[in-house]
Amino acid sequence: MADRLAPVSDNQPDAAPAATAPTGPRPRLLLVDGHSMAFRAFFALPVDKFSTVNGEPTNAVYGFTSMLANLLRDESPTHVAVAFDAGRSTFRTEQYAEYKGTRDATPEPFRGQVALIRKVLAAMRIAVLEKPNIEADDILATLSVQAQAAGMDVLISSGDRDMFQLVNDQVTILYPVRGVSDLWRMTPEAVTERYGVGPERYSDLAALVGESSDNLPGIPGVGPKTAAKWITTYGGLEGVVAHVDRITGKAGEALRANLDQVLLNRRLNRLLTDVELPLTPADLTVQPWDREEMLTVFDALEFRVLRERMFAMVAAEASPPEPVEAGELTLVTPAEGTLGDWLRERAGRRLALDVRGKGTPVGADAWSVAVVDDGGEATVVDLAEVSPADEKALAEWLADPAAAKTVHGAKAAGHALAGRGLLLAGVTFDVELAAYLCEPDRRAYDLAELTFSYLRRELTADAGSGAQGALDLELDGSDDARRAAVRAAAVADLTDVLSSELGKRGAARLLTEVELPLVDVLGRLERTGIAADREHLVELERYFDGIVTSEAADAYAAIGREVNLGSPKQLQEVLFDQLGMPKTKKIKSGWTTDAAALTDLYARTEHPFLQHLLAHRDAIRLRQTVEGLLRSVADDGRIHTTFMQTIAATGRLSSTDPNLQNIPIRTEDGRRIRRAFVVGPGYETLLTADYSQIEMRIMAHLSGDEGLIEAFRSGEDLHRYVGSRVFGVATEDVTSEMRSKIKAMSYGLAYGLSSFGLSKQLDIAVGEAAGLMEDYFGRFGGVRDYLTGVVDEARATGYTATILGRRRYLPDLTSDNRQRRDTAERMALNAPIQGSAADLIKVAMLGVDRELTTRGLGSRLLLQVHDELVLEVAPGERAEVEALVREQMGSAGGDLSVPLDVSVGTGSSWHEAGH
DNA sequence: ATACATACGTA
DNA sequence: CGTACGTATGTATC
Repeated sequence: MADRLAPVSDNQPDAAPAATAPTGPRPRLLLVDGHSMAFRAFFALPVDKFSTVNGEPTNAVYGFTSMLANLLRDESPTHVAVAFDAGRSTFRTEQYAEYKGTRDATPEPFRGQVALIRKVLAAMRIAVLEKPNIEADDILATLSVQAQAAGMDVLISSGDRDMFQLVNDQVTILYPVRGVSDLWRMTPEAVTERYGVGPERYSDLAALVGESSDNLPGIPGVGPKTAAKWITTYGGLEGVVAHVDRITGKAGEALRANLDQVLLNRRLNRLLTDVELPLTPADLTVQPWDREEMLTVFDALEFRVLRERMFAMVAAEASPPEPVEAGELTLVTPAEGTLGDWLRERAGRRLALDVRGKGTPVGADAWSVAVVDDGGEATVVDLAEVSPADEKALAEWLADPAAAKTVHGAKAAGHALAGRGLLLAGVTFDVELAAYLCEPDRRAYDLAELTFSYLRRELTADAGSGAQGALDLELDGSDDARRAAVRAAAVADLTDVLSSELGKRGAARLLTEVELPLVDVLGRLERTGIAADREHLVELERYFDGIVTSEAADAYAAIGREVNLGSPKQLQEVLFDQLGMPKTKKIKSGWTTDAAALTDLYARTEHPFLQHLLAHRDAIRLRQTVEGLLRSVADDGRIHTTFMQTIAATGRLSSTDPNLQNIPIRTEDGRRIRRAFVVGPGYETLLTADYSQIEMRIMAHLSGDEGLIEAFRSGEDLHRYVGSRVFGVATEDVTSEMRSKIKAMSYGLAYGLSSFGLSKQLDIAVGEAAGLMEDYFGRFGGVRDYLTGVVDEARATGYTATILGRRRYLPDLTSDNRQRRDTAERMALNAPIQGSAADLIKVAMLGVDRELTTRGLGSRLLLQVHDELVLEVAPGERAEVEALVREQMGSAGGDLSVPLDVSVGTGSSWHEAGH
């Protein structure tokens, strides 16, 4: 292993450590290829949807401006410029008349839009460059080189692949893949991964393969794979040319026949980097917009929504995060047998970890472990080659709860290590969880994303070197090691930033006392899995399959033909064209065929097709669920879900692969699936424990409404109690109809239900629903005060908070788009309630797990389904486990103003244990 | 191959 | 015009 892990700093002896670089944010230059991006936008957006009332097309302007706004927001450049081509003739067409000759004439609706884009750019005070006879690419290439020399990072947005030759550690191309909203970050690694050669060789590859959009033919029969192989074998195009006679086969012949074209291609695709320009990168600083002009231009373009979005964006740009430069990173390889010493020398310091491997509950494996200390000294252990002595030292350190570690994704890391028989303990920070607590509405928390948004640098950037030359891109062991070390270093830097961020948001304890300890519990629970009765599942599959077949046949018979019953489009044809049924609710593709609509149609038409269609849908869905479960049964006869801890913005867990939080329960056939989840061998029974009306109890507590609190303290049926107060009758006179109305309303309130929604759900007049709500709030005024207060407070502070201080930020509460604002208000109503319930059951899980462990019990947690826990009880432990589960779940809220009722059931299957 | 829309299961 | 999720299928688009 020793020679595989080359020290990073020794590789770049002349690289200036960032620590000595001038302080302050590292400048970032954003360069945009104007024509290229405008053209992409033009084809991405329908022109008929984007025109002014006068019929002037604006789709390219809209798409381009929107893309640019997103780039300014997401990339926070300090400098920016847009380059345009000036005319069609260039020095390239002079050399090769057919250059770009296949391009069709500019589409008519595109003409004129470039002038509009220039107006927008002028209002945004963004520099525009162009030069006769020179393409935009060459201008951007020149600026890119100058900017690098000035120590800037460069981002280039262009749909021209020729630009890939410019990519290096300082230069990233943002290449549009579909439309203009989806941009690939073409870093050196991305280019290499995609084309098999690094960016410095990309133009060689393009010369061999050709570029159809430039009308540059390649070698017939030679694709990127062959070209990459040649380039790697002979060291670039020069080498290929030098050895042209050595290349055998058809491809070799073709190469020799087309050599002139290849060399011409190479001359033409080489970008100029010495174009004389009136401006230098330093002149391109981002300027504040000309607000007046922006309003005028956007007004003329009739971009109302985009205008609001962009101005809102500027308002939100109050404090962009400070870049955190990568410090010097030294990759060391302790002599064999001395890893333990290296780790012991760092005792008492928190070290950052990166584990490469497969971090799943089943089939886990770890390949390498990178460790970096707070001084930037790193070591990477290749687990396939580590010596027994070093592995032992590593295992002891990993398992030592007193050896503090910070990671990204502790649960996956723990799984991966467990796959090698290694135990991970002592994790005192997890940057993924920390980022989730800071920004629970984010959709991605991968290390590259977090590095970019919190450290303002690229994860791929070579750590420990400011500017340097060509990067070693060979995929050998030392490069893998370096990457792992860079990841660990990013974790270390993120830990610093996120710790302070967490502190500012009052979420530090939530991390250390809830989410981090929960990682351990969830990891064990996922590895344990829940036993499945495979035969029962197979039998169910047959059973549901029979129903699917017969219901389909009956459905076809009812309409006299066979259609795809799973195609909403074909169903619409049958229902509304063939059978002429009344139209249902509108959806994007026409009219809905969902179950509610079909049931309604059946009540009106009694057409047997609808009955069979509904029965078919049910059966096909249940069959699908069963088949999914069958596929998920692992070799140990158990199903191992993965609980996602950073998905739900409210703080809930989610379950995937398979989702065990949406196993059917409402219908009899559905419940049969629950019978397939059984107690495993060696255990006595399954036990389920769930909170009753947890969300209403939380609403009672948070609102402090005396009436609602009393309802729970009285021990009476909640909806009956509330119904008696709302309708002014004795509890025993509350009819089941009254009770169900109250139940719907109570739960609806926690979701931001409107009187309109309530009227629809209960099938009553809007006025009646509004009256019902009035009566409700008349008796439970504290609830109304609480709900309005929650929204008001969230609007003022920007966030809601749960009992444990878990925040959800809702900037849309102040949006001037009503739809968005209303949605945000409903989220604000629901988040503290759903989120507090999530807090409570997490605390309960920790308590249950702790008690099981400290009492030395063999019973174990298997599942969490939001307000329910499922456990597997070891022989003889039933009573004790039930008692401790009740105790831990009941006390999870601390001193809430209402009791937390827990109901418990046991049985040999999940169905039997349920209640 | 990939993303979006529809439909529907749970709390 | 009720929140939070995950999955499967069909369909359109590259």
